[in-house]
Amino acid sequence: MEHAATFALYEKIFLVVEQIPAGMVSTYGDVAAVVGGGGDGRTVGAALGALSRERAAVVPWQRVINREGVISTGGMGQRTLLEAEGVAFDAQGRAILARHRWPGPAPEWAADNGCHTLPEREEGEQLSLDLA
DNA sequence: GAATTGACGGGGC
DNA sequence: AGCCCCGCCAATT
Repeated sequence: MEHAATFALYEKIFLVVEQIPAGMVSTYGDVAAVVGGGGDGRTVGAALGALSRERAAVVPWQRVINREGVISTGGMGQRTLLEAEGVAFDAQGRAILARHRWPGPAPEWAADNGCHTLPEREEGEQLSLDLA
């Protein structure tokens, strides 16, 4: 069996992803930053890819995309799932991160679960500029 | 145990 | 904005 440490890391990643509310999205890098523990964006991708079908029904994996707002899985109906939750995409097929990006967990939750919060973003001001 | 691959990101140009 | 290169971590061969 795999090492317990790796198993715990994956479980922690799943726990964080479950905190992303419907209608919002996050990036692999952001999730990794919240989880901490040495993992990075690729680690998050590996964890989500390892989700069993049953687990995928519980963990909202579709809400995690790359830093450009682009769907990495393509063809798994991820975009359709997100649009059903209210996430808007531009003409280039990128989710509008300025409007739907998850700001990270509440400081209280993070401290209570051994996770980190995300640094302040100040680029969410252009949220009503895109019409494309 | 080395090499390869991939649901990634940052920085430079 | 785009494009390219490099570092990063985990799984697989």
